[in-house]
Amino acid sequence: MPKLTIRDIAQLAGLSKSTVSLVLNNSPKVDPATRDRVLEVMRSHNYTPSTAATALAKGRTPFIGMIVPGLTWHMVAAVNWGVASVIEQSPYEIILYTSTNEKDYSSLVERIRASGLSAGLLVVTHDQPLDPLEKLHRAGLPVVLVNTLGTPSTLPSVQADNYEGTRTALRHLAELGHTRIACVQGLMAYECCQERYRGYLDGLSNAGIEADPELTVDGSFHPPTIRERVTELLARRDRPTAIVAQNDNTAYAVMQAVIDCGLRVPQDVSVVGFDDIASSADTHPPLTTVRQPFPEMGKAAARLLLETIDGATGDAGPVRMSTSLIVRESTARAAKKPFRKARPPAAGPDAAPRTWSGLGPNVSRTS
Amino acid sequence: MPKLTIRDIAQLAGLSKSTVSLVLNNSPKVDPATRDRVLEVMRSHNYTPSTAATALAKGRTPFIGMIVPGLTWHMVAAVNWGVASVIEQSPYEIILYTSTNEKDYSSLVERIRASGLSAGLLVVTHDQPLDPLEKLHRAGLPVVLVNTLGTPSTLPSVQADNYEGTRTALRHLAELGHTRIACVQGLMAYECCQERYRGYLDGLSNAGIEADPELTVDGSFHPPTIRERVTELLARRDRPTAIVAQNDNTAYAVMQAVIDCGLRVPQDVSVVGFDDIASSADTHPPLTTVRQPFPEMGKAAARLLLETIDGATGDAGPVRMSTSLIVRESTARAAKKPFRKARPPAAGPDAAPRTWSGLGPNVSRTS
DNA sequence: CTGAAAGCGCTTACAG
DNA sequence: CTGAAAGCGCTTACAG
Repeated sequence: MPKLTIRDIAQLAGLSKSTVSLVLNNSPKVDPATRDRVLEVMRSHNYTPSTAATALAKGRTPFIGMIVPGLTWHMVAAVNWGVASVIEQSPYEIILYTSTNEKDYSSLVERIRASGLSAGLLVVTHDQPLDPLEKLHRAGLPVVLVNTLGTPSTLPSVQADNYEGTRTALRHLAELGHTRIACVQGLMAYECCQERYRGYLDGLSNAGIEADPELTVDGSFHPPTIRERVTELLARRDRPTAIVAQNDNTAYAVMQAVIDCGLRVPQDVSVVGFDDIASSADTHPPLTTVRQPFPEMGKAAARLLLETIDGATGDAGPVRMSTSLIVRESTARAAKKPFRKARPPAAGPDAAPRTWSGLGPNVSRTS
Repeated sequence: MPKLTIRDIAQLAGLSKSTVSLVLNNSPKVDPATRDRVLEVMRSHNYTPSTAATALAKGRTPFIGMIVPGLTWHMVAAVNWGVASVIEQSPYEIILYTSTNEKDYSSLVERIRASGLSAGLLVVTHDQPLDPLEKLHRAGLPVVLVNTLGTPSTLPSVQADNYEGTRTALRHLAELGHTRIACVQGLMAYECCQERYRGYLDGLSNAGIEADPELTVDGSFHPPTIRERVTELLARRDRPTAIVAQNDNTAYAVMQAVIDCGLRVPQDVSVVGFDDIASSADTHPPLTTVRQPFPEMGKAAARLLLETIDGATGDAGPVRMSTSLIVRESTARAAKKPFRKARPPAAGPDAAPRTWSGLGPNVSRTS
């Protein structure tokens, strides 16, 4: 059976195409009785108007483009979940663009522009340059960023409140009696890391703790480096009793290093992460961390984009989403002195029972 | 500046729309010189034909739909990477549908059908019922499954060779001298788990090892259960020297349990996973596992779909993709007796230095 | 090899 | 409140 057209419906209802179209666009000019009749005919014949024809006639498309990085991130999935839940309530569908590498990035953006397929663009940022997007936006295509790295940009964007998040984590540690609190920095080229670091510094000072420069180390989000730095920190006589990491994966490496030094989390050293990716609930011990509200960030970005497409203006700077501190078991009251002695991490695979974590979702259904 | 139309190009080139259209569809009937001129005009004016108009006139759409589960899976990202790399070479774009819960599933499929937007459908399966898709397929819409759970279906699908993958893992263990090899089953309702189990059994028998029913335990992909079962296994006098798990996340729980019993991986017990998700390269010790070629599965599925859309027929049953055994450090030669004694896992957070893993990608760039 | 004409399925003034 | 007509930007026989 060939797909029904508006002409078929008109015929079946004994009306003109015009009227059917008015019903389709629920114009108030149509007689209610007529409208109901048309609606009934459509329903009973399972009619759906052709998207292509509608798009052509109306001169606008029912798609929003979404660019996601071609990587394996909890974040992308979580953001997408939020985006999808908003867009599925709208008349739009999502066209998925995966940016597999930075080189192709501007040609991807160009392709999107040229196709004219998208009424707006949602971009989950990565490391890529933002100027192609800014040009596009200036040319009139609404663009909204889910800006997890906090890359400075004039584009409307949604991002977590990195500063406040970290400050809250510091308050938590201070309340637990910690005064020697170290920070393992991520990549300070990223704005989000700078913000988190400012949150660390101000969190210390709010608690009346003087920052000790020796307790700030650069981990560059690189586990081996982090393990080294943390081992050095723990070898100090005035070693820290708490360590904040700039993301969860980093916090895992910190915990690893603590254990490798023969110390315990959280009895000897408390550890705090940032992100709250799925696995952090299942580590041993479960990680205390600052949750980025990824699904909500996706929702907010999608809503913002839809509003912009519908003609809203206000470029009121980035939308800051509140984080929340998820207190689990990697933080505890600061240990009393004297300290349990740290021992240098064992070398070689045979040196000691290797440590291990039960990381992973509680039920992992695949495969 | 308003978007250029085919009429503008025709005018600029001093030709009719018809000819320009023929160039667009690279008809051989056009004079080469003419064609080049038209192409040049298009290029210099940055012309791209309207997708909507083309779709309407041609009566077919340039989209393929992709349904992904709304979950946080390494798998989805990896499959998508493969799909994207194939589709971006084709004239199609991907419309992303996220199935957030099973209840809405058939209405989602119905929405896709009704919209008529997709020329074909790629489905990353989850737990959902497959009949709505089968109906759709019978109604003429090409559908291809990336069937990670191995759910039986008449639909064309791509899936890993679960049987052979596990058999290979068993050969690896046998070669290392293991004869007491346990299997922690996942959810046996899934075909993929049954296949893997058959691979385990046949792998044993190929190595001349008689299967000991006591060494098969049900873990249901549930870490707490798994830790319990493994602890019981290790308490046996004739405990296994190797354990195969039916996926990586499960293997993590197995390793956790081994360590908690005071034993070492791999010196006392070798552990093998299945999947090779990203984190498995960074566990301590790195996990030996059977890799599912997710990106390749995505590519194969995308290619299969494109071929089907282009009129290929052959429903030759599921495409089986070869797995590969990734040997890392969680497997080693079987220990000589006498065994190191297992001790029951310590209870309570203070009982012993808690174990930990450095899980996570080596560089974790977010955030 | 190129052009004029009709058509894809819808929308939108414009009449009535 | 409803209908006839023109148009959205392309394609596709059909002439020539």
